[in-house]
Amino acid sequence: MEISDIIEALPSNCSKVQKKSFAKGSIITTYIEKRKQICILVSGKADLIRYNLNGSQDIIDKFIKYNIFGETFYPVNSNNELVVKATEKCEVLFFLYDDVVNKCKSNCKYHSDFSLHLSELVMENTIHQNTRIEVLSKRTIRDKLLTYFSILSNKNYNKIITIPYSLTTLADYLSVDRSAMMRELKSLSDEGFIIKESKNKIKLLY
Amino acid sequence: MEISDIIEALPSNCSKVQKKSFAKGSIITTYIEKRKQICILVSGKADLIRYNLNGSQDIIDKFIKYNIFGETFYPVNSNNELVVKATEKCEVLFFLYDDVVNKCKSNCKYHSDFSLHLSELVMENTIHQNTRIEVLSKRTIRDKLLTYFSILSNKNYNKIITIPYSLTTLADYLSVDRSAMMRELKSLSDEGFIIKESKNKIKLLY
DNA sequence: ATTTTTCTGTTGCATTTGCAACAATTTTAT
DNA sequence: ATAAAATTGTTGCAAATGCAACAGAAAAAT
Repeated sequence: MEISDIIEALPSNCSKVQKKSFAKGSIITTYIEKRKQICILVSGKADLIRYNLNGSQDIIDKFIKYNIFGETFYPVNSNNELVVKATEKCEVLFFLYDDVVNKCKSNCKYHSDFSLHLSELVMENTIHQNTRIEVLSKRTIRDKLLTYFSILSNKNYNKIITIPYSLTTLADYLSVDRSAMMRELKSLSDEGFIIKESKNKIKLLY
Repeated sequence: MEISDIIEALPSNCSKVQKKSFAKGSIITTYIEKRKQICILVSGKADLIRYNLNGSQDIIDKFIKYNIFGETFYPVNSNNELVVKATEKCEVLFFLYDDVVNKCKSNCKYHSDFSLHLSELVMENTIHQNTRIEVLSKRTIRDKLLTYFSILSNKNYNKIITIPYSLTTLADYLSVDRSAMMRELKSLSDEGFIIKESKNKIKLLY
């Protein structure tokens, strides 16, 4: 049984799990300390946004199909509010960690498959996070770019990579100033490390 | 049943899980693509080290009691070798993801408890990673320090925090130059944001 | 008890980065 | 079809950062 089958099999199978739809721009959930909510994006795209006390906001994560999110995965932090916002039309599964892992155990047929696949989703999420950490832990913009490009290239066994974001969003993902990143991208091109094939297609020469 | 109970209950309960001991300085495991090994540190401390092709090495993660690691959680990356090295005497549980999640299901009593708690460990690991991402995604050393300190402070409900590393290691964790970090620590102190109570005890005034 | 190693603290200097600002292009909405 | 919004591309300049190097303190090993 595939993850997609489990997820597409509607929560009608399990009373503890709810499915809801969201229009673009609407708030999917707010992270509330200790509630231990878990959400799975069934379709669409969403951003995890941090609203700081001074009014500024950062996009700290981006979610796509079958990504998992919720306060269960986040450190305690009363200094700022974490909110997930639909960047396009979304469908989302909601449940509480404790309901799925402890209680529903015997009653619900759907359940045991579900919790198995839950750990699979969480592990995939972990890989995604480790990728980000690997990139962010590089000290220069150049190294961040090269590391990110290498990971994309290795994943697809292809020296020509397609950046899945806009360059503006990529700068956010790498946590660097966009103009500084553009400058570095130009240097990499000038020095013969990469060739820009189109707006977000790049050929690696290293 | 607590995680610690499950882990301390030796793998004698489950033929798929092995427990081994390691002396300080020895190699616990090397990340091998597609094997999907999972390791749990039962006691001791260990570092995840990346050996780059040019010969340099980075400490990219630090593991303590009940931390979970292994290639299962890492992105494909043929450009460098990932190795886990004991920084002190260690005991480690080893198993393969597929053995635990798919196969051993019916035969082994120990197993169902174990896989439940596995997801708990993975989730704790996720929180740990998100903490690191939150810190690394800050653009200045000052913001990295303040964010890291806030998270420590919130976790312990205390304005006086104890950095669990040496300052050298903290600089690694934050992925910044150590001397630049020291300089910033001094500025924070001079400007009245923090008071250094002792070598790694800091009182937050913000 | 003494040596060796690791860690802390500091500084000058070159380089990198972020910031601000703007025009040109592309995409999206009406 | 046109207006509005978002993205790309670029630059000067100030500020932050990394690098190198060194001395003193503390911790670990012998």
